[in-house]
Formats: sequence, structure tokens, C-alpha cells
Amino acid sequence: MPTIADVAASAGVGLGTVSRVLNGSPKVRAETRARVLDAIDTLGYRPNPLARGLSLGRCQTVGVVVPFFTHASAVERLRGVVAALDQSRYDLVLFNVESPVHREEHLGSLTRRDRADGLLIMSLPTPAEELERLAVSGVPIVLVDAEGVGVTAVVTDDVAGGRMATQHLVDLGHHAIAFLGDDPANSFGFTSSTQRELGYRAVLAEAGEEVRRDLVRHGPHEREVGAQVGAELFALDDPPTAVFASSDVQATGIIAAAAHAGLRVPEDISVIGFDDVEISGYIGLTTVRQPLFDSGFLGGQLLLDALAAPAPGRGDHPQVHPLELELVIRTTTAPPTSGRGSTRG
Amino acid sequence: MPTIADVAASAGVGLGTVSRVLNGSPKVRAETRARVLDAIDTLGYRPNPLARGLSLGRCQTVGVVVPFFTHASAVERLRGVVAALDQSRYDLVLFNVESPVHREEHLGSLTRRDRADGLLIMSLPTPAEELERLAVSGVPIVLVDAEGVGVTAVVTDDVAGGRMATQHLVDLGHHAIAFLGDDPANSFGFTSSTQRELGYRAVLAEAGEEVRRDLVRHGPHEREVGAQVGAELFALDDPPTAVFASSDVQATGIIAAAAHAGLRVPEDISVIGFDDVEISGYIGLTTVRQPLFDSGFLGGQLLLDALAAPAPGRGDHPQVHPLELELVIRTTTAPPTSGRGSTRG
DNA sequence: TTGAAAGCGTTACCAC
DNA sequence: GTGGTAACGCTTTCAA
Repeated sequence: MPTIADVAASAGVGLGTVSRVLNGSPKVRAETRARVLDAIDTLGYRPNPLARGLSLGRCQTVGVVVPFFTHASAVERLRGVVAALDQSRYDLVLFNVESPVHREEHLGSLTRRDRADGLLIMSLPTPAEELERLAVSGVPIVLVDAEGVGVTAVVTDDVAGGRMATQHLVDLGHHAIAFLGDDPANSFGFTSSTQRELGYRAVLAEAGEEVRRDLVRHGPHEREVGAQVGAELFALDDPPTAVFASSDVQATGIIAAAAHAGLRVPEDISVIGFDDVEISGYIGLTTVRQPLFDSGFLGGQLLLDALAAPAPGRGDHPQVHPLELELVIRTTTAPPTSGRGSTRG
Repeated sequence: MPTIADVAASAGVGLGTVSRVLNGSPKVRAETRARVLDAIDTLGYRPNPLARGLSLGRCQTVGVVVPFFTHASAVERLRGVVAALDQSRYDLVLFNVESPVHREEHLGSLTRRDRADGLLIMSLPTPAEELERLAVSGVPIVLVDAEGVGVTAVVTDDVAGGRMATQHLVDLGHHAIAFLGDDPANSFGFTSSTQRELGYRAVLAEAGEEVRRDLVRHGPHEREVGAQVGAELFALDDPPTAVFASSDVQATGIIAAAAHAGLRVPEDISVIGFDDVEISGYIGLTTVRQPLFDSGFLGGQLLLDALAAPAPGRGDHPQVHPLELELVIRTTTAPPTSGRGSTRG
């Protein structure tokens, strides 16, 4: 495995000259450069990124901290990040987070420029103190689907999204509208779902509807949870005529439960989700579309920008980039049928 | 940012001793160790992986080369890898491959121990010559969903899978069975689909059925492709009564086309897919299940094993680990209805 | 058991 | 322009 020294020897020049050629320094005579390039070629030399990193104090690596298993939508976001980084010279190191402990571990070890030059944190509410530590360490950081004081972030207005979904159901004439989302006290501290619930409650209040406690349910973003909650909901004396699930994955569970209970969607029960993941199109789920891929892509770009900026300017201008939400009406929502539905006043 | 020297100074010991403590060498007096550990703690010292890697000649990193965007199934496999690596001390670097050029690039630069200590290549048929280069470079390598001479691999018997699917349709009484899969001349050189097609042809031959050229179609693993091909198939004078799509994603397209053509599944047309990705369960698709997650997990473990093995033994015993396929019968296949179907003898 | 010193492959600073 | 040389932070060998 040839080193820079071998190249230098072979080309009959000094170490420094090879390095200069490598890094495109203009202070090299054309003829010398050619000779060095030639030697590099014949020797099949390739710079050692580790050594380069050690010397430079950076490692050409971007760390992505992502709750990979927890959200189906994370994958789509990750795709965006990958696409954004693809043209850059940065490698992408994946840090999966399955538990809060996990997060602490990773964030702790990543507060160092030597594991990753920049950090992309997805969907994980990061304690202000952690953020502070990261900021101090000088590692540029971008949050995607999360917010933090003084940190550049790509966000979605989940309250607005929750409003959109609920308003759609209200507009269709529904009264007994159930909500299913993450537990506000979930161990990760995910807040998106809670925000959506806020939107739900706000719209209901505006419509003069009472928020029935038996219609508000919580659980992780899993299909099984949706199926379970759906079954409970449909077994109620006064069942809902519509369900707003704060994720498409949960929504599919609700739909499965409806089928199981012999209910037709949307005739007997309307279902709306959130995210617009790939499967939603397949099954015709009405939902609130989040630009998942774009969020990752934009996050990646922002991080690359921060990395490209001269160190002193870094982090001085944190920006929050809101992404547009869009109501996608497909075939799982419709006006309530008179035969069924709430009899509440 | 404290270095090992700071720790040494603070603990009043030499550099080497700190290093020994760090690496769990037994040749350190308990009292000394305690003092060092103490210093490490108060200083908040953390070893620099880059420096460590440079010195050691490795970087505690596993490279995963994966056609991320090309196959939905790749994500599931990736999940498995992440899970396998999670407990190890290796970081996972993701190399996306969107085009053959991409592949060359990555593989070229990864033939070096300094970017990744080990390599996991997914679903990408790697030219024997590349494999040779990698083998020579001493980087342990594991193939998942691909095969190569002399390389440890996790594989599925796609011919057998193709047989399973086709036999299921034949057993149901179908005669005009269409096939949709990757173009055998696809630019990546993916072969799984072609293997499945082999199984399809074999079963048809055994059943005494002619393989109708108009019923064998090719295209990328995209839903749109399935929809397009489905439309063409259903417009035939003598349309098929069943379709075997070599991926679930294509199968969903076929189903969409059926709905569009006013055909009921499975009454008018049976559809079987391949993979059993998450959505397949949701939509009740009959399919051949591949243990995607497991394949990634096993691949990760095998790579970790290889990495743990003493260098000389590496690669001496490449093994091929076949994974079990399973026919999952759900609701998209049924016997052909008499009213429709082929009239061929 | 411990300390000192020699690398690992680069980059960057300093003379020439 | 170009060639030495000192870092970068760690592991490891060699003495002591």
C-alpha cells in the first residue's frame, strides 16, 4: 500500500510537493505536478483518509442519528440525506437509536469532531443541555423534524398538520372524531404527535365539539397498536365515525380493525393518517403529506453548507426551515352515513 | 479536548500506561489503573478514534454498499445489519449505489482497509475481478443476496423461490401464467429476478405448459412498471389468469392495474409477489417470503466474525449461507374462474 | 509494572 | 516553487 512518501520518492520530489499536488495547491510548477500525478498513477496511490483526518482535525464524515426502527418515515428522510450527501465528499455514518440510552451514548461520543464533522439529528428531541455541549464542541449540527434553541432545523408545523386533518373530518360533517397518537410521555420525548393532537383539540374546540376522553388514545407508531385501539374504539357504545391517526402506520392498523369489525371504510368509518408514506398511496389512505424525502435532503444540504462555511461563522445564524404540509384526500374519508355515528348533541 | 497525554500528566503516569488501561491490558497495577481511570473521568477524556485507527491500521468501521433506492427490500436488510452491528464497536458507513458507476467508485475506494475494516455488499453482483482485488487487499467481505466465488455470502435460492410461486399458481389450476421481473440485462446485473424466472420456466415446463412470450415481461422493481405491464397484459386477446411478479412492489402495480381494468383479485386474476415486504401483509398479497431482516442480520454477524478472527484465517473458509424461503398464501391468489382464462390446450 | 520513544500517513509551517 | 520537519493522538516495542 503506497504512501505519500513512496510517491515522493518515485517522482523524485519532496513530501510536501506531493501533498500540495493532492490538495490542488497552485504553488506547484506544471511540470512537477505532471510528474507527481504520473507517479500517483503508476503506484496506484490513494490518500489515507484516517491520516488525513488526524492531521486536519476532521474526518470527512457526517453522522446521522436516527430512530431507524421507530418510525417508518425515518427511512424516507434518510433517503433524502443520502441523496444530499451523495455528491459531497462526506461519508455517512449511521447511528441507530432504539432507546433513550442509545441516544445519550451516541450523542455523548459524537460531541467530538473526530467521529463526525457534522451531525444530523432526526426526529429526536434533544435536551437543550446536550445541544449546548454540541454547540460548544463546534460540531455543526442540523435538526430534522425536531427543534432546539439556536440550532438550524428543518421542521414541520405539526399543530397545523393536526388541524388540517381534523378540519377535513369536521368539514365532512363528522362529530365523533377519535384521535390516536404517540403517548405524550413516550420515552423518547417525540413531540410531533403531541403537536398534532394539539391541532386536533383546537379544531374540535373551534367547531364547538367536546373532546371525548374515550376517543383520545395513545400508543407507539405501530400497526398493531392501531389495530388494537381501533378494535376498542369500534366496540364503544357510542363509537366514533372518524379516526385521525397521527401516523399512517397506525392508520393502517385502524383500517384493519375496521375490516375486522365488519365496518366499511369510508362508508361506516373515515380514517385519516399522517406522513404519506409509500404504502399510503397503495391503499388509498387519506392523509397529511409530509415531505419526508425533502426534509432529509434539505437537512443534508444545510449541514453541508455549515461544513463549508468558515469555522467562525458556524452556527451564528441558525435558521428554522419550515416544510409545507399538504392534505392528500384519497378514499378513506367521506361524510358520515346517517345510519351510524354519534348521537351526542 | 483532553488527549492521552493530558490524562497521563494528570494521573502522574506515562503515556503508555494510560493506553494500557484504555485497552484493558492486565499488566497494570490495580492502584495505578484506578488513578488513571480517575484522571480520565475528571478530565472527561475520550480516545480519538482517528488517531487510534491510524496507529492500529484499522478504523472500527464497517462499510455497507447497498442499492438503497433501487429495492424496497434493501431497507429491511439494512435494518438487519444495523441491528447486528449495534452491539459491536463498529460504526456503519453507508454507501448508496444508484448506478453501476457508483458501484465502481465505492468499491474502488473501499479496497482499502482505511475506509472500512470490513465490507458488506448487498444485492449487487460484484464482478469476480473486483472481488479478487478486495480479497487481496485483505478486507473481509460478506455478500448478502449475492454470490461470488470464494466469498462468504448470505443467499436465497431464487430459482426455488420462483418455482414455489409458479407451482402455487399451477396447483390452483392456472394455465396462462404471466411473469414480470427485472430485465435480465439490467444495468446493475441483478440476477435474483432472472433466477426466479428460471424457476417459473422450469415449473411451467414440468406442467407441460408452453411459456408464452407475450406473458413474460421485464422492467425495474417499481410499482409503475407493474401497473403499466398489468395494463398491457389485461388488454391481451388471451390474457393471463395469474401473474407472478418477482417483487412485491411490482405486484402492487399489477393489482392496481387489475382494479383499473375492472378485474377482481383474486376472482378474475391471481397475483403473487416475492419478498414479503411490510406492505404485503397490509394488502393481503400472496407472496414468497424472504427473510430480509434476517439476511442483513446474519450478514452483519458473519462480517463481525470475520473481523474478530485472526487475520491469517480470514477468508480461508468462505461459506454460503442459504436462507429459507416460504410461501405465504394470503388473499390475492385463487383458482381461475371458469368464465375467464386461457383457452389454450 | 512502568516510562520513553518510535512509528502510523497526512498536512502545514518554515526555510531555502 | 520546493524540500524538510513538526505536529495530529494513539499503540506498541523496548528498556528499565
